[in-house]
Amino acid sequence: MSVTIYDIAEHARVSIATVSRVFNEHPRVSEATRRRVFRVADELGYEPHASAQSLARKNTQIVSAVVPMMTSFFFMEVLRGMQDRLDESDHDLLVYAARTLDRVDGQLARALQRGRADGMLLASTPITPSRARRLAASRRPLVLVDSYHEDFDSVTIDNVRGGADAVRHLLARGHERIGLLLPLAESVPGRDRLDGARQAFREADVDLDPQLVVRAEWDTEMHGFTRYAGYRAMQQLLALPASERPTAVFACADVMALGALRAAREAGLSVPGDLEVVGFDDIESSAYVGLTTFRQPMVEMGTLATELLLRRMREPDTEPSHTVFAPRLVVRETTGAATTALA
Amino acid sequence: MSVTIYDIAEHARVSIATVSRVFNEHPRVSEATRRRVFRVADELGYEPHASAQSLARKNTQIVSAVVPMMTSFFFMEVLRGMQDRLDESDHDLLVYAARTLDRVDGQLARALQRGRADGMLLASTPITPSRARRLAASRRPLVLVDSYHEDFDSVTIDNVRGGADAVRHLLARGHERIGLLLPLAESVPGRDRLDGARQAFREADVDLDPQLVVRAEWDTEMHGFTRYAGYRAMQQLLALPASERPTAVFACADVMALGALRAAREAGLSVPGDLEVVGFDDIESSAYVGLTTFRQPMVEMGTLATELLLRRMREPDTEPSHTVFAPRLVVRETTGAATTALA
DNA sequence: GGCCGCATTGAAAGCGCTTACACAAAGCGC
DNA sequence: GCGCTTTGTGTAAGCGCTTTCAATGCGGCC
Repeated sequence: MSVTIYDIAEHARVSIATVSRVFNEHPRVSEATRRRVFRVADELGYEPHASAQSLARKNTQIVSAVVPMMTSFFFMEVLRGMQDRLDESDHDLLVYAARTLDRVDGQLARALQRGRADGMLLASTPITPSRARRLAASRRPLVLVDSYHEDFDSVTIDNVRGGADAVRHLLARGHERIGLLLPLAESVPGRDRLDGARQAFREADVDLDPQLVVRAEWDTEMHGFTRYAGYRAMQQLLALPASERPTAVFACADVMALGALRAAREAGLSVPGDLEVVGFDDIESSAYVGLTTFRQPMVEMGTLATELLLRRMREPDTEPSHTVFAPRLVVRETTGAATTALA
Repeated sequence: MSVTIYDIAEHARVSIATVSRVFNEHPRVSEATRRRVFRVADELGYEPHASAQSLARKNTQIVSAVVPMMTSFFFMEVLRGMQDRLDESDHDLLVYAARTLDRVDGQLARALQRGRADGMLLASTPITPSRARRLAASRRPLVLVDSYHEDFDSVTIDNVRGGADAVRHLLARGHERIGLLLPLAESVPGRDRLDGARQAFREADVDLDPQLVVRAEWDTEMHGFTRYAGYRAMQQLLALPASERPTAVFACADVMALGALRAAREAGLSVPGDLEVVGFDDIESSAYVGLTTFRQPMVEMGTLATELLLRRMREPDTEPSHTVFAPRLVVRETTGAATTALA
């Protein structure tokens, strides 16, 4: 019922091969028939059939993205970057969003189905040995975003450095009792940021009071990356005797920092007067509430990852590349900056 | 190089037809061969080729979603709802995100390509006559989310009622000088909310001072649905002589309300002391800043729209259905509620 | 023993497109 | 005018799967 190249061929009195050539911009088609075919195609309202093209060409012009939606803002921005790049090169984007981390494997399996997508972007997913094996076995072009494995292209952010810089920033502002709000130990970025923080403490020869390190054991299916987790973790710190409380806090994610701010506010503390706070990510709300944080160039990460993927699709046998972005400190009110303008 | 049913057929000493039957759970296959085929398929690591299946079956098991990313939170939530429903029924989701409204038509065209998706979800996109024609001509199952057209299934929210309720809420709190922060006139939800607001004023026999109605002429490519637009619009209201200023404001979207709050804060006004504010949407930040607003059941809208789409894909010739959700008022601090708990 | 009906399987024709190969016609230099 | 390349087009063989139709073999029945 819908128009095929056969219909066009018939009306334009050429073979289907010629029709196909016209649409594929094959050089050896006479101007006259080109015109005729286009005109007929137009009249008939022809549109190529994507699946048929895929089957014949052995590629789909589709890229899939597997993304745990833990921090929706991060996800959105990365996605936006991907779309931007994909739009330019006529690829479509198949999204496999996993609500929680344990659903990632299911989505991964679907994304890996043969003949669905030509390449895959995998975001914020720890690459366990078993996943690595599965991914490698699929022999499908793949780029990791916000996670790392030596065998695959990756685009990440320097979390160790971010963690260290966060603590350095607070130390420089005169704090010694610095609280750390951490996600679950499973979180690789969380671990790295903690490592960085530890390193900064050592450098400065400041002791890190274990009491001040709180792991968010709430909302575990999100690895603790939620407001509520940050809120509860902060409450735990605020429950300490006044003299032992932190004077500043580094939260491993902005969502947690927002929860922490809330807890502080409810406890009657003024920020930055009584407590200074640093987050990580620079999500949308952060500028709004004046949270000092580390900016992750999310859109760029998405764009670059896509760029790398497209390249790898062209040249599958190059060595994996690893790009590491530096998180950029954005100082705002929660660590004493004057009110910043709303861009 | 990759495994096909031919390989399995050969190893299992059956015909490809039988292999296909086994995978499609055809009833008339002997238990013995079923087992054998599965075993061989397992050993060889067979996975069906999606494009080939699509071509032969004349369907793709793919649904596409065209979404302007204007309010990323809204988008995310709707998407989440869609994914949830799609996961259950083994469909994949192709996302065409448009950065700005004028890019929607391009994405629409791509989404409509024959053989790409079996159905389409179209969010937050005004259905102009020309779009309606194009969509109808494509004869593709389609459900609108957050926009309306009589010819297509739709899932929307009652914006007129929301606008009215917002104003009623403020009137009930004793305000008479109520400011209205509107997006561009092109925005259909914006128009509807304004209509509702007008209606509420009439009912209460209160005159609406035209000075207090501000259309956000900033960030026009987002129809004014941004913080900055709300911020500037609010500044405009605050520039009025003190006696003529509003004592309360209804912003047509939470993002605008947030900008407005910011402007108020910078002007030294306390909220809700000097100014009360009502938004619309209930985005993530709203609970955090204590913004009174109207909740849109975004996830449910996504889920329901998908449900309707799947139904329409099964039964294409039923009458279009139109579901209208009621926006639910959530009273928070910006209109005087006590501090609410962080859920 | 012959016939029927059923369960199981295979052969083959698509689905709509791309592309290798073949071939005719046209252009070129000599 | 000859062989040569170049240009334009058609034929047909896939791509990997589904599905119709027909064939086979089997037990059961009279």
